[in-house]
Amino acid sequence: MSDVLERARGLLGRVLHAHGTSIVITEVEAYGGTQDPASHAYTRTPRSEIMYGPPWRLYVYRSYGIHHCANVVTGPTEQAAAVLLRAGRVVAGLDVARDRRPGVPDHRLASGPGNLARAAGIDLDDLGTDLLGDGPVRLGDREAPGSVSAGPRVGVTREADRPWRFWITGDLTVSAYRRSPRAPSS
DNA sequence: AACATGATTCGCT
DNA sequence: GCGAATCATGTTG
Repeated sequence: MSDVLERARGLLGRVLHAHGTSIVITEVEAYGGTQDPASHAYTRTPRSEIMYGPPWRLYVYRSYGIHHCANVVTGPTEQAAAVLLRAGRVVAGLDVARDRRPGVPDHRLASGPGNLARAAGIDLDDLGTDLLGDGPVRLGDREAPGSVSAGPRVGVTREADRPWRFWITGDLTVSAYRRSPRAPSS
């Protein structure tokens, strides 16, 4: 189970190539699947089915009816662990990303999970994509980040205190922490 | 078939 | 800092 934490940290600094953009991942959150009450995969449903399969595939879900969020399934198979991509820095395809998010300053283009998916052009059509293949969404090289910080996950009500959110210390693109109003007071 | 609930964002105070 | 928007998904009757 702690495997997903290593995978989460290992995704920081890695490049995501998606639909004409390249984004360096700067902030992630780990979800422990069947072992984690906060995970969508805690209960197996049609929506979460993809996470029970092989790792390195893309799990995309709709949030609040409007936004899309992108996750990397980390496995092992049947454990359904995944890592939510929360923020990144657009390093290529800036013009494309700007078109997708008009009026937003560059360092905010992919700040926040819904915004990252938007800037990357990721939606439900990309569900299940093999991120190690050479499709329209794939993972590329990694440049090890200098310093990594950890803290509680944003917006979750259950297990709200697990420090399973990781980000590159001091990076401008990292989104703000906000505890769920429904989470029990820490 | 109806109800409750978000792994969020944006705008206003 | 706070609250509304908005609808697919999961849960309950």
